[in-house]
Amino acid sequence: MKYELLHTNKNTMARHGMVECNGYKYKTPMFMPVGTKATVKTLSVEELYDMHCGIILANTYHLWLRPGEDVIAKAGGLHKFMNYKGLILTDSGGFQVFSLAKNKKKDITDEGVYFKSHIDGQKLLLTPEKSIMIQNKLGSDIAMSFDECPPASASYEYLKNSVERTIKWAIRGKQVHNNKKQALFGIVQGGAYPDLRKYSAIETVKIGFDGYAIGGVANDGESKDDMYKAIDYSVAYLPQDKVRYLMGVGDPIDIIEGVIRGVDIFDCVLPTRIARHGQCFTRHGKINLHNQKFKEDFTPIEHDCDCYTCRNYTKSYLRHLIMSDETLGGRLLSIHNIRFLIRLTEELAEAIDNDNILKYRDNFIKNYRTK
RNA sequence: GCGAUAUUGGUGAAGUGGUUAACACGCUGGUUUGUGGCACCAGUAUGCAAGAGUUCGAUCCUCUUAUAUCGCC
Repeated sequence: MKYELLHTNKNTMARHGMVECNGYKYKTPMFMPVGTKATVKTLSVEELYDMHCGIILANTYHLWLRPGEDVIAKAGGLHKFMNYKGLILTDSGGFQVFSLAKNKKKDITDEGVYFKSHIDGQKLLLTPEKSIMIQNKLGSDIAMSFDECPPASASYEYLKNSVERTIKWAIRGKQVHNNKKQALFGIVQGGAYPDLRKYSAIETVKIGFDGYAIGGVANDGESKDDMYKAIDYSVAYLPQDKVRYLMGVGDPIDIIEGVIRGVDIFDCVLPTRIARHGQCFTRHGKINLHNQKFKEDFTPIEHDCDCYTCRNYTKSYLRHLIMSDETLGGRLLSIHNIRFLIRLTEELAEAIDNDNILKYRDNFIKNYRTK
């Protein structure tokens, strides 16, 4: 994987670049919808192409359990299996350790993580080596190191140990990584603590990866301020010539703030999740199509949006689908929401080229109601 | 025409002679940030068919009326 810097912004860390991977080129900043189980929920790949989606995220933990990495390897790899021709990044399963830990007991050791399968309850062990070997077999374009993703409420002591462990796991994962066509990213942790982020970033860069992710962010009601700090403290120690990926973010304003701080790639479940719950992004803030005021609103979500949904359907009809619990509703809203975020990244690239990203941000926030 | 039984919010319905009428669905808002999710949170009947009576007090007891269902001439 190669990263080429096309333009940097004078007053900020923002950068517009080009990622080249397996003959595929994509301009950054970019937004990556989440397709956990080898599908972006409810959407076909044609719909993804139509919204200029060049990269998606799939999940190692879920595909390991079902259908199993060997099935996907036999199918000829994840791309052939799901018929997607863009880039695919696989998350390592590290986040699942965090989300599984919320309710059930987990057992995190230096070796790896023990937990019970959510499908049949059997006890499983996921290790850094195993995660990477599974990802090698899945054949994604980008594999992620297996990390520990602690909650925002974790103490300094806990985070410190967690950072150490994640670094050791990153080394072990890299040692077994043997898929030449697959890039491998390391992950910076450390919560909102400057010294931990610095240490985590420096040590992870020493190991040497094709790109670097900032993890452990936007969890558990972490404040915006802490999140932005975590990004700043991490990015400061990451190399200019490698891609930076902010994991799990998300919200339009967070994406803008992330880009200003030097982030290139984002992923988030928000556009698809809120879509299935009847909500969508607009330039004036998020709207809820459950709201009665849209009952007889025969205009598109946004008249100047170029997505398939806005070109063809009214809010009244979309509200009807949502109120009737029809799956087409969530699907059409997913199309709009993903396109909304991708278009946002396209505009950010343009704003960087024009050296006016701060003005772009201020203008966006002025129009975007968060309440 | 006579008799029996019923009548609780938008819907299906619990319930008791005594402070705020259960629950579910619906509806109205809100939440959601590397998806174990058609999830979670909140609000939603000053009133129990109408009127009168008994009682310190009635949705719950009595009477009348209305409506509905089922029987019988």
